[in-house]
Amino acid sequence: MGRKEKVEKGRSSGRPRSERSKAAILLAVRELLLKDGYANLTIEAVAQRAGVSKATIYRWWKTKGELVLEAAEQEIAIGTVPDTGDSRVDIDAAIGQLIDTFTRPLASIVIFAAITTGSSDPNMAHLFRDRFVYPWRVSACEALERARARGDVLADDPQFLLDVIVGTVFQRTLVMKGPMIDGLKGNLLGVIFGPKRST
Amino acid sequence: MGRKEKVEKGRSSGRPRSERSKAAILLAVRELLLKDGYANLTIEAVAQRAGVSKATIYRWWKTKGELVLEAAEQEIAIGTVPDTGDSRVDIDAAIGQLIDTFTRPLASIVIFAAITTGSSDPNMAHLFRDRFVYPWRVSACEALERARARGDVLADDPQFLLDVIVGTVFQRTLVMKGPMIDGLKGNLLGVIFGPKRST
Amino acid sequence: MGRKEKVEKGRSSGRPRSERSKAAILLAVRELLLKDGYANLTIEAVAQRAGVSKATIYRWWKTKGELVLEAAEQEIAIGTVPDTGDSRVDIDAAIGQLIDTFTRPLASIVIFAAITTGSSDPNMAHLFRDRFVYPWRVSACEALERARARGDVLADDPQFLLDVIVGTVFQRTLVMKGPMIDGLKGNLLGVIFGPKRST
Amino acid sequence: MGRKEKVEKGRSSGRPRSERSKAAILLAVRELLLKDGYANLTIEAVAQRAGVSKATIYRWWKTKGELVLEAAEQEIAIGTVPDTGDSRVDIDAAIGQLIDTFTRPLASIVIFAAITTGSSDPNMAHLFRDRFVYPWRVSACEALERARARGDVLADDPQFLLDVIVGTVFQRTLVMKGPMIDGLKGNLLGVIFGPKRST
DNA sequence: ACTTAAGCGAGACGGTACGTCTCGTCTTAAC
DNA sequence: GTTAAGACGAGACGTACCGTCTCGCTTAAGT
Repeated sequence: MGRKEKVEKGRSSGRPRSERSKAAILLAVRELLLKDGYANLTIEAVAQRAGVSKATIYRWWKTKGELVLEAAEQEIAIGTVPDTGDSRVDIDAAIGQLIDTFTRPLASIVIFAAITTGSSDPNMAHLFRDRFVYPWRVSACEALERARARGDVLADDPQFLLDVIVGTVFQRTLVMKGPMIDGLKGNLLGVIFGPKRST
Repeated sequence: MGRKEKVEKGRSSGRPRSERSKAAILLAVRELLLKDGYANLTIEAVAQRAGVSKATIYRWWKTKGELVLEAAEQEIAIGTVPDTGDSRVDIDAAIGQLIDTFTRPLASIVIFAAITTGSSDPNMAHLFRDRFVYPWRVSACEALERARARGDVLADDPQFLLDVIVGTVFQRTLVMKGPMIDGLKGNLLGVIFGPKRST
Repeated sequence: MGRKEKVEKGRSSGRPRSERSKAAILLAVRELLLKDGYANLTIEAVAQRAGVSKATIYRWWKTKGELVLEAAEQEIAIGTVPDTGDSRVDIDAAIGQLIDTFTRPLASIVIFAAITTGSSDPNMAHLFRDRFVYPWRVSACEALERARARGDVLADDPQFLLDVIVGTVFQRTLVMKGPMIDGLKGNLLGVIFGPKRST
Repeated sequence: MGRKEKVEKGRSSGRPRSERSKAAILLAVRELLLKDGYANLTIEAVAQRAGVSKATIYRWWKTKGELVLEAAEQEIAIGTVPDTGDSRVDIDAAIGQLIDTFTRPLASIVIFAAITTGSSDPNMAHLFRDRFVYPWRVSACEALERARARGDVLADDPQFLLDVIVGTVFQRTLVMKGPMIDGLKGNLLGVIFGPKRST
């Protein structure tokens, strides 16, 4: 009696992937990242905390990098730079997005890891670049290009300006970890557009 | 006359440290760093390649970080920023030193490691900061302060400008690894001093 | 109805222990014991010869002593003393078991180790006593008690006679290693029962 | 003519061996043996406790065994069996010497080690046999031979009886460590000479 | 008194094995 | 046919002693 209706998905028969496990794994990753940082995160610990076997993790994620990126996906999301017609407003928004993202606790850990494991884990670096960096970078580059076309910026090379922005924010927020991020956006705008003039 | 001049060092007698071993170890570290990178460097491999026992390494260096920093000491050395009286010349030199150091193969590996293991190996980070970063940073800061006093720079905060310089160079040379470092110094100078004026 | 009968063991599912590894380890132990003796037996060598990781050995055996005792279990097995009704036959059998076991190549090595590591590895000594010594000793003691009750033996204390038997056999076979074991049993019987009388 | 005969040894002049060091080393060995046992005795610890360098130890003693035997020399000394004309008195003395020596704290440790390291440190075993075992054994053997000649003993083979005595005492005092050594001598005499008869 | 040569402490050295750890894969039975 | 459990081979970790080797100082016998 009461035969269960059975599989509704197109996937072949078999037991379907457990959404419970997936959620538990990604949650465990987030918790452990915040607790111990990326370098001290072990698959073993994730499995244990999620009540899951290591094999299950390895089946769905090839590397620690992939796993971490997926776990922090929403925290890292940065969006794209708007096109308001006002260069300063656009770039202001871009820098704001950057600072905002870089200072979220979880995101900062993951972004730092993604940037700095470039040599040892190229896979993670690529994934990070393709999914998070390039989209924003492209739109930021366009914004800078528009600004250049209007003659608003002091330097001609948008890629260079992008590196100035990203590099400076990275340095301030993730390397030096100074708390003085207050003036950062203003200072950066000043360096890019020249000193603010009253309109 | 017969005055015996005694040992001045605090260390007692004992067999003196083998310079051969020390040199072999540091050389092995350098070779392995260039071959496999910092993350894949193991003490075991260093010992084997240097023809040395692990205990000898652990006797003289407490952590992998210390060992690596000493092995790359000369490659990392960056000196201090000159004081020529011309702000642009001073900062030009500072940026040159930075780019020069960051693009040496061995130095780039070690510096990258020193910066990025900050969270997992605080010891190495501190050592790196104290021995290599701060001295240069202090003199660079003075140079920027002198420039500010002369009204040469567009921003008032030397610490901010320092982060712009270091962050941008770091981003370009170690993160993006683009080969387009040609205009980097000029662009940075432009961003700091404003567009170059013909005199 | 339809009661599912669950697993009765406390251990949960998981991958079962590899019998291949277990057999290879115990074999390697036996070979190395015969080749190098107990003192020169290293876990490292066992692992290598068995094609097994050290962790696998440590997972199942806490000490070298446990491992060796299990590897030689069958060689050491000595059984119990029979009860034929004839004291002399019983004790003859007991001494025969002892000599037989003490002169097997592998058993002699392991027994010697078990006895002599008593101070440095109490664990092994206890294990050895509980699993091999006491059962035999109890039955031998009963045999001697029966003999005493019949007035067949010259001394009243079975424990003392047991030590005479074991001590003498140990001394002859393992300490002096003399080949003159021929008369040993007869001599011991003579000492215990008095000179043989022709019936 | 006036040549001073002096040095009889082949060794040339030089600084003579330090008696202070020698005494300190042997004392340290004794203390550490009592504290940690033979197996846990390390040359390193002896050197440290004696305030002596390891090289000094290795210069005068080739193996741990030699060192330990010399350190315990006086404790181990057992003398020889007397010849009183009364077999029972002689053997009684012999057994008494044995039990007495085997139950001294330091001697028991060293003798146990000497007997049981036979396989792994043949050097120590030989030394022990030559210096301590054989002399006593020879005189005990003679005593048993005299007893046999007088028809006092139940077994003909003195070597066998020796193994009975030594084996039983070893078993009782060092292996079983039972405190019931009281009747040991009497029991042994009973087994060798037959039940005591009132004369 | 001076020379000389071995003894000495200190302790660094190349080795070997220890017992622990984490990795990523593999193997079952359960569902 | 995915899951949890967990055993597995691999191999680095940092530690402990081994027995040998430099050092530079000390110490007495022989000049």
